[in-house]
Amino acid sequence: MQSTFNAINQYVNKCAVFSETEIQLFDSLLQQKTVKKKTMLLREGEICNFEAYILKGCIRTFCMDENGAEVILQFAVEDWWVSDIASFHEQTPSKLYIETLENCELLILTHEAKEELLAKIPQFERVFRLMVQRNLSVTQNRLVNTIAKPAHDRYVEFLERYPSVAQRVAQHYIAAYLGISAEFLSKIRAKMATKR
Amino acid sequence: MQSTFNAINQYVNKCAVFSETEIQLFDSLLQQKTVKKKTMLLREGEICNFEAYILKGCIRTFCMDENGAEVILQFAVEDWWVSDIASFHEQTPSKLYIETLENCELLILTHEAKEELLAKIPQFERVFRLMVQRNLSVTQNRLVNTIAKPAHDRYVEFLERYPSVAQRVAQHYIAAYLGISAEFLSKIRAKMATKR
DNA sequence: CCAAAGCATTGAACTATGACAAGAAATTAA
DNA sequence: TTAATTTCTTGTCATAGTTCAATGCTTTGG
Repeated sequence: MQSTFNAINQYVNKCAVFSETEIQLFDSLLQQKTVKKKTMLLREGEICNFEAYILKGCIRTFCMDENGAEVILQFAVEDWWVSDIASFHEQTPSKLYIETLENCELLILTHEAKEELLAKIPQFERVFRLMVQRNLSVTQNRLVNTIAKPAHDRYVEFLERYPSVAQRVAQHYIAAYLGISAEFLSKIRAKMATKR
Repeated sequence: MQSTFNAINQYVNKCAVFSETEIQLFDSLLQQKTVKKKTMLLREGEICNFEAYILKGCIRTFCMDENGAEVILQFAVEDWWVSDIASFHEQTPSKLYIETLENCELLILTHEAKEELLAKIPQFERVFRLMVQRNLSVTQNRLVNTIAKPAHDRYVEFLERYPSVAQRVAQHYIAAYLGISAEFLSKIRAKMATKR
């Protein structure tokens, strides 16, 4: 019956240990939500009022520069969280867009719900700190790769690290994630295909 | 008398509210340390056992790719923290180097001290979460700039955002931070000088 | 099942940046 | 102060990646 929450409960239990009752409170603060493909959950300028845990589906977070070029910050799939943490916490206008790439099943934690949670069970701070820390590690690693490695290598690494994502999302999105043009990614792939 | 701790106490009090006693416990867990210029505080492969708050001086964090090229992740000056968070928390071998660029006065928080602190005063979780969050915002922003903006623009933005750092550290370090060669930075500067 | 829209591929011309080499300037140490 | 070392500059040539335009391929929705 509680199958909806199984995954997320396991997720938080990996970060810290919580009692049955604490987990129940946590679950009660989440709202389940079904969202259609290609829906914008957040646009630049809006204030982000959610952290979303993905039960099913795929989401991208991106931002747009002056010229309208999109840079993808994250692909999120099952068992990941998406949000604009800066906007969410400071309750300031976001610089990001968050868009579903597939039909999604989400568990939503609003700002108020999170505050209630942390007030009642301060140990949950740890769960969220770990989330942010992991995110930082990944982002730092990506920054270094972007600076130090050629596009070909970054693409190969992406394929190894996120094989499932690579098959679910369109190539031009992957290009926008790697920081190269869609055309150039296509050429990289062509070369890889002939070489072996 | 407690002037050494003034700055850092203000720092944490901006993140959350703490009582006099709590702050005293916090201070008692810090160790002051004086370090010479050009000292490696951490090398790749070592386990990072500290988070250091800078009272005085300047430090760089960097990593090295296969070819020996250095990518600078952070310049830290007064009122900043440095550490390899991943290595520190998981107690795993670091991928980073941390090196003083000037003679430094530091306040060191060891792993054990931090655990004691968090066990006794869980609200401190918040302080560290905020630190990590800020770091994430800055890193995301840098990633996007690196991908979407030409070197010239990144350099100008760096000068605006960190004017003091720009004057304290050698140019080839700034180049390694921006992700360009030292020679190319020099050419950018030459062009900027003639244009106005 | 077809039309329309979106997506991927390819080639040609262009551009930002890198690599190397050599010399000038600045800092450091003795 | 001088020598030694490190840092910065400038030029030439090489290259990874971009932009644009044309073409064919999928996917989607009616």
